[in-house]
Amino acid sequence: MKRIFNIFFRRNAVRSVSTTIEMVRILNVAEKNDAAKSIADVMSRGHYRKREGFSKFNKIYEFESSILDHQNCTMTFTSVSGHLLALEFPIQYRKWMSCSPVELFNVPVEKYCPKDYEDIKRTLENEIRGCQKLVIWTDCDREGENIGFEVIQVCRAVKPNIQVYRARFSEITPHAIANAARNLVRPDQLVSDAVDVRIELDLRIGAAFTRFQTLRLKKVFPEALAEQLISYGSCQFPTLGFVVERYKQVQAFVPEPFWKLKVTHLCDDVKAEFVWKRNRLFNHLACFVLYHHCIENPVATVVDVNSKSKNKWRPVALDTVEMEKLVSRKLHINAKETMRVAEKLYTQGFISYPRTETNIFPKDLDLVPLVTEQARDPNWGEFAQQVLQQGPHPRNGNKTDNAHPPIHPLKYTNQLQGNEQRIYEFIVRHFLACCSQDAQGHETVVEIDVAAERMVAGETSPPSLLTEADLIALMEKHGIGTDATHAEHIETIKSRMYVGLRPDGRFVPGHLGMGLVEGYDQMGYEMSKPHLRAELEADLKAISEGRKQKNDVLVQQVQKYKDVFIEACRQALKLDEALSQYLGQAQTYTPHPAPTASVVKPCPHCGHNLTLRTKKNGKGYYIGCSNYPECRHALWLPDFVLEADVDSEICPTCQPGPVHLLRFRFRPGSVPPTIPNNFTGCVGGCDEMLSETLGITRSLGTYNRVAGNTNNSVHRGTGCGTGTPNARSLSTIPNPTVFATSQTPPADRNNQRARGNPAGRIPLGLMDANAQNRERGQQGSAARSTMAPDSTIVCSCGHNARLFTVRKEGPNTGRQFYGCGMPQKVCTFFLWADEQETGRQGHAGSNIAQLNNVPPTSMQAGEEVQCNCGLAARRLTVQKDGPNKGKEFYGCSKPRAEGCGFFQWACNVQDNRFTGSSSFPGQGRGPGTGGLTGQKRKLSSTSEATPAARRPRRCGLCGVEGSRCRSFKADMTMLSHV
DNA sequence: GCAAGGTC
Repeated sequence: MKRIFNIFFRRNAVRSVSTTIEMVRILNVAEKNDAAKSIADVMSRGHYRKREGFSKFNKIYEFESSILDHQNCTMTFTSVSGHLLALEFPIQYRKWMSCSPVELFNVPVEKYCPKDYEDIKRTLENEIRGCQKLVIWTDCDREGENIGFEVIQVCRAVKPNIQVYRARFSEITPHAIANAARNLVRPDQLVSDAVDVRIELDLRIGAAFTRFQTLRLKKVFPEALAEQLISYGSCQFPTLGFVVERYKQVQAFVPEPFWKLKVTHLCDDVKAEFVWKRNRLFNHLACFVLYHHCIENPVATVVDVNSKSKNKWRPVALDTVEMEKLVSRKLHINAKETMRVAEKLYTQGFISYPRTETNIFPKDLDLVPLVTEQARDPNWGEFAQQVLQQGPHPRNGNKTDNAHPPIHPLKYTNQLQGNEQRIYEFIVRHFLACCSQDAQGHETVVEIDVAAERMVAGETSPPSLLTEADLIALMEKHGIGTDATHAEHIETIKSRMYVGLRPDGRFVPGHLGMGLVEGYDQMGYEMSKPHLRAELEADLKAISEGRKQKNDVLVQQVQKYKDVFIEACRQALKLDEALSQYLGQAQTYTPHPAPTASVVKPCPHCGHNLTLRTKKNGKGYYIGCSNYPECRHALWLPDFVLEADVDSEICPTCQPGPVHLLRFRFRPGSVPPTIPNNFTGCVGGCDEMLSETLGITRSLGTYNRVAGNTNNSVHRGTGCGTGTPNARSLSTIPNPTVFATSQTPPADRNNQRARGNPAGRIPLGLMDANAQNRERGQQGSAARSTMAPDSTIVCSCGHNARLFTVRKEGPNTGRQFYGCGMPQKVCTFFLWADEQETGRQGHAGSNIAQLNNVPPTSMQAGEEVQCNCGLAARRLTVQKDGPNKGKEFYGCSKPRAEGCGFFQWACNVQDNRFTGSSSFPGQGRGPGTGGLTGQKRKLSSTSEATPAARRPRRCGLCGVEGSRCRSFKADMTMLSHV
């Protein structure tokens, strides 16, 4: 007993003493083992102790140091390997047939530690137990911040109150590390939030579309795609889009002949070729006249000689993207292989870290020993000596990732083989050139007056198909992927058979890639365009800067893509049709019922479903008909609705049902005090307070927004009972479409214009059919303003209209009309004042035609022809001599420079009035005129496809049907048979 | 079996 007591006492004594001298222990976690080791090495001046953790790749480095307020503390340095946690669906949703893909937009997701990283997690959990503080040393970028929070999450699960700090450093040098240690900050939650949003969206969108595409198309094209994974990703699809777009540009290019004068002069075996100041002429006769003028006066007079030295700049320090591009161009090694080799060279210690966005050498990086290392090489050693003599003067760029230096050689070797040797040599030569001086040259420009030798003909040539270097440059320009992932995305679209590589190293789209892009284009969704990703990136930046809330962006983006997904399912036949032009006959496929996730209630106009959707710009909501574009019924919710979702509960009052309740989150202060900011209510009309707040009146079985509550083009009904709950039934309305509204918000249309055409007008034929419909619908809705019952005229944008008088000389001089009441004329509303008295509906199109002194058409209301602007077309008569002189036709009512170029023979109106077809002669917009327009139309319509186009194509070399020939399939016939 | 982003 005594012995036991003594032992206990001694232990307590030891413990008591140790508490007085025990040093504070701090856990430091870097993003990778290499960084942990380097930082520990710098901070300990090489005196660190190394021990094993649970992960064999992530060691533990310990040393004593002073940091924070501790003069002497034990620093425990370890690392993760990139992201420690991953996001996934719960196990019950991971099997592809476990749920409808649309559910993946809403099912919960969970973070978990993948099996490969459990050892790292155990190390953290074990080490944090003995530490009092945690310092995050992950890379100082967005992903690094998020990885830091993953470390924090794991450590706090063990030690909830652990104090956490963040070290910010731009490079692993004594100065930078000491500075970071002296100026520890708190981790940035906002930056990490932005990454959480990216991760979740990538998962939901990628998984939903990939399952949808793959499951559908393998059934529709069982021979060609049975085993094919048809993935969708926010980076891989834009990458595919670049290839397709360039291919189409090449296909659509029409060469144009030109002529130029070529003058050469041979002197002492040196041939000088002179450049014509006119460069080239597209008019043969004009060029020929000049040519004759020259040969009649064949003596050249030297009028000026200008001689000067000229420099060629040495290359900029090498970053990852530049290395990928240059190696692809110079050595014909693709980016994926380049990075694989570079990583190997890095781990062997031959080169610096190859994944870097930095092209500026740090000032405290001593380049002399690095150049000296290379002086012993028999090929470039002499050049290295010259660099040393002149002193290394690197040419720096202007980018830094605040983490790694430019790629450069660390030590000399002549033992490498194959691509390792070639890429190592490239990095060395680039580094030496970067550190050398600019190339010196001399240029003499001789200007001569006139002399001619011969006239050369040529023709304009199309742009080249994209090389891998071009593709990487485009991805970089548009923010698709990161420097670390460009090569992977390119590899993905190759492995998915979306694109192929020609023997000359240029990319061509494959049939699958082409069909997918065209199919989505024809639905009206630009899934393969880079701006979707760019918009997300802008939102992520806003989150990280505190301008947007994480949850707001997440909800809006998920809803936006979910809406697109639902529409894509509904219009999936367009995908089948687009692909059938390349893959042969589509099999009939009956999918599961189309997703109905966001259904609010039946549409009072057409009986289809009204669904809750996010506006295309991602800001705000509307309730639109699933039968769009046939039915354009829509209700736009005000901007102060920050979130909206469909509840499963059904309103017991509103009919026809079922009418689902909606869950709202309102902007604080924007709704009456009786309505909470988070509120679940019915928009079917039974809740008068909510209806009034949202600007909804129940009229004629449909919804209309009360004027003044919105900037969108939705208006009160006609004088026959707006706002009265028991108004006439729909069947009594003479022209029901007068209430229909476009589903494309004006802001989105403007964006579309700004993106597509600086002039603000989308060229007909280059825009897909759905987009044209939207364009017309939007314009059309603007034209369909009606009078309020109290005789106050409400214009298209919802404001009170203003009375004007026609000043222009003409038949309407002095006549009064209503126009937009806003000073800046935000809408195109127009209504003659004298027509208002008769109760006739205002119609901007027909009245604008009158404003332009165009005689009113003799057609009855509702029978007018609309042009592609959505306005009433002008009825005109051919004046030009010819077989059609005197024949009547319809054209755009706007001045020609501003108009849409619409053309329709009057005698064909009955057949074509609603097709929106346009074939204005001489404008190259009609079918068969060649170029992109003609081709796109041919591709977009199976009804126009010739039998030959529908037949399965055969491999040109082996004769086997395309879908059965592996080479044919791989190369999609646009490649050579290999 | 899906994404994209880290990393080994």
